[in-house]
Amino acid sequence: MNRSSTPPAPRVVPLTPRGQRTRGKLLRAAETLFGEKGYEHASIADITREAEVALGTFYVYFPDKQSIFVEVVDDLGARLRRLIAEAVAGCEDRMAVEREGLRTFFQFASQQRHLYRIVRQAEFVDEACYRRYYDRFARGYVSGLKRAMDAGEVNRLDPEALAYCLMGMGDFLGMRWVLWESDAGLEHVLDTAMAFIRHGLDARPAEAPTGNKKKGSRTPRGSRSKT
Amino acid sequence: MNRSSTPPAPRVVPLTPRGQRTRGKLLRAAETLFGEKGYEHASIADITREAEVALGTFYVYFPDKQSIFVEVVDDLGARLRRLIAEAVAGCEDRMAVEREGLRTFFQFASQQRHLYRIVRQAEFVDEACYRRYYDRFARGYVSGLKRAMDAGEVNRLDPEALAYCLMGMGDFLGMRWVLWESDAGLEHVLDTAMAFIRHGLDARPAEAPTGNKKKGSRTPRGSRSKT
Amino acid sequence: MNRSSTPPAPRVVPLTPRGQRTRGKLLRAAETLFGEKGYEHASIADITREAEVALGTFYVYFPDKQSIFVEVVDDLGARLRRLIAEAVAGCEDRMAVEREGLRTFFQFASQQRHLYRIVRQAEFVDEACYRRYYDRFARGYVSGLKRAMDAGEVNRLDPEALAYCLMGMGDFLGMRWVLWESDAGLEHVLDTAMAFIRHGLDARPAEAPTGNKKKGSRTPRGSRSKT
Amino acid sequence: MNRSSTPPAPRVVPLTPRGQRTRGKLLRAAETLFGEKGYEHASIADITREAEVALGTFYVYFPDKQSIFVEVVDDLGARLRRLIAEAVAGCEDRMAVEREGLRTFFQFASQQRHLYRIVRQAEFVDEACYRRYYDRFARGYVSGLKRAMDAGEVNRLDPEALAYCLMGMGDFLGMRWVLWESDAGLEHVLDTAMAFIRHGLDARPAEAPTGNKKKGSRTPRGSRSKT
DNA sequence: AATGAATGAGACTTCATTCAT
DNA sequence: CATGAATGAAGTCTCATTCAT
Repeated sequence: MNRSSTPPAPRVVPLTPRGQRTRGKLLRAAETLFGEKGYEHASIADITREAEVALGTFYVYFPDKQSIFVEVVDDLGARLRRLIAEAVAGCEDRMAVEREGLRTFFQFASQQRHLYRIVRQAEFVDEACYRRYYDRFARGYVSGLKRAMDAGEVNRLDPEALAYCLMGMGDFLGMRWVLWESDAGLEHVLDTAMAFIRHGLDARPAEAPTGNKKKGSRTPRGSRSKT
Repeated sequence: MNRSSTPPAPRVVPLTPRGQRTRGKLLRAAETLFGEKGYEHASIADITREAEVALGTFYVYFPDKQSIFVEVVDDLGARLRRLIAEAVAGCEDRMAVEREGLRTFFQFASQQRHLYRIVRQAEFVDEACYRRYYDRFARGYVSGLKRAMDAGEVNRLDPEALAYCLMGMGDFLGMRWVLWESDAGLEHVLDTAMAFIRHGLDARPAEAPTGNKKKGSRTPRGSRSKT
Repeated sequence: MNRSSTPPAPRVVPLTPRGQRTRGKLLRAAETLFGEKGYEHASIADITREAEVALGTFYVYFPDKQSIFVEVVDDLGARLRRLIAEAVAGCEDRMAVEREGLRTFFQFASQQRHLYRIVRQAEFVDEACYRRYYDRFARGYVSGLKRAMDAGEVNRLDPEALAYCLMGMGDFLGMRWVLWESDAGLEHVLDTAMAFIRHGLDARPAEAPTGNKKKGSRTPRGSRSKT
Repeated sequence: MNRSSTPPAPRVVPLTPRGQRTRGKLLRAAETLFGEKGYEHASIADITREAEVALGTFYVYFPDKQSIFVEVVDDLGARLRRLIAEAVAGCEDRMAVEREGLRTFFQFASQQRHLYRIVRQAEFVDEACYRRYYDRFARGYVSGLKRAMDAGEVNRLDPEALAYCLMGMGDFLGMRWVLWESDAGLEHVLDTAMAFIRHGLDARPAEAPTGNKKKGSRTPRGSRSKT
């Protein structure tokens, strides 16, 4: 189980337009079914039935079940990243980027409610594909954060760690308020998240419990170097 | 065909000490195997082999595979929560609680490397159990955060949203630096996380790009009310 | 499957009254469960659960599942035969015996709705027991019919063949109007059956279609139109 | 766990001639094995072995064991009804129909010695199928009897009740003299049955116990003595 | 390019029976 | 007498994959 390898996949690129169409139908059907029933419980027969092609046709386009799954996950990630990139294109500062990114992610998850089920399954089907999914998002965060740090716009901290912090937040908030609670109170949660991203818990240093709550006393900006 | 009356109803609590021991062996074996191979690929036969009992013995104690899985997940969550509770018992302020909590979680995940695989599978095996797992952690966060807010120790924001932010961060950092990278650079990541939790990205308001980086200008403490 | 032997069964006769009670509970539970779920689907565990004794206790009183089943069937037959014998004891002629016998059988089948299920299963569990069940009834019919024939009360025909005719009729009528239709219209069916038993279809000989009804003496055609 | 959509839906009607052949082989094998070992003891593996196909092939054509059983029973009933219909086609009167029908049934039961085992099992496998089996025969009886009654050929009684009387007789006689005793004395039994059908027990009314047992009154006793 | 019949390993689950206590 | 834990063979059903057409 769980072959962690993923060699670039000798994708059978069909030549005829008819083949292209069939292949596309299979991919769409697979996405639907992996989302509905999970990888293990979605059978090839389910997929071909949904795609309205014969069982054997599957193996004309994909060498095995794992391959189509990996392609579905990769596609899903690519689509989401493209959407986010477009959404944040016009943002003026990092906070706006964060907010738009989050909002776009929530929207996507809300429309493609199977997103979570599919991505999470990847961990058990093809670990490389799973890591790749998050790595690619992280890369986007890292470059964006670095730019913002260089611009003195945000605190200078390890950008990759921050990337995983931000992804984790988004992931869990989406799980809780999009997937589980179907968007109720989502805007308020977004505000909370933005406040948190902007200032964290804004806690006073524990080592100075003298009560002097004056803002001035707060950790001086410069101290954050370290990274 | 005619199935009207009582379901088999396996012994949930064994009556004899011998039974208790066997049941425990099965639970431990199941945890190991669900962690190693995942729910779908760990067979009952695998579990009984690992537990060194006969195949049929499984069904003396559990009605089916799902049941033992749910019990494993609930146990795992309970153990982790107890560990964390003990670890943060002596902490003086919220930041210390966060740091100790995170550290304890990373430690646990590092020792029980199957933690992630098991909990993530829960989503596909028994969704209620999966939600329960996070809900219980969230509840702990919420009560702790409320207390800290009341003490004026941290920013007042929606505590449940914060709970999911903090859990998501911990979860993703652990996945990246404990699970994937085996603890390398973990301390540094912990520091970053703590800095983020304390001050977020510490971003200047976008609407005041005047460049005056003096601390004083930062969002005044009181403003955070909102929630 | 279906061992057709049935050596007199070395019935374990328990000595203590307590044992008697336990054995009786098991027999009653077995009858209930064989009736409800059928022989194959009623497990020993079901039976002991119903009897409120431990699983192992079963094997104190019965060597195996088949044995208790055979005893249940034999008991059931004996009870029914005793009831019928009592019911027809006061009957003055054979027709009255037939009517009372049928009525008693229908009553019993209506109260012990599992009767059919149990007896029919016997064919597949222990054929000897199955045949014995009908043979014993047949013996009663045969001796009664012979007596009636000797008394010139009924037509002289092969009594064993008649016995199976009469049993078959009773069995099928009971199946149709007691088991399937729960006693609705049962009295009317009983009347029809009695008319059939008394005169059959009352058909004219085919070989004399000349219309000359000289036997005319016989029960006039129109007279019994009840239906 | 997540089982929401389409059930597998096996090919009920195979699309290719090859499939037709395989399906037929399975049906024939199933009939043989259900007859030999009974429903519960005939395994799918037994059936596919007999049919000389792989185990999995079974599930290409039937969703489960019960389905093929029901089809076997329905087929068996249809074949028998067709045979009887053909056999009685040329009969001139109702008595001839009864005799030919019985004879044909005995012949069929003698050749297909598994008939009883299969039909009786149906009660436990699929009750609807069991009832259907007898209902369809009953329907034939009913329409035939009605016609004969209208023609003044036989006594007018409730035809459905008569149908079950006649079926029960045939069934039990066949069980006793075809199944258990393998046709010995069958002709004689047929004669007895016909005499019974024609005149029943030919009993004098009980309400006329005047003691005058002289034949003189009703149908002359001696006339039909054959036994 | 497309089809669908065929395969068989392997999964989960049941249950009559044994046995130590 | 009574208990209940333990056993393992056997059964039903699933499904990824192959292959002849």
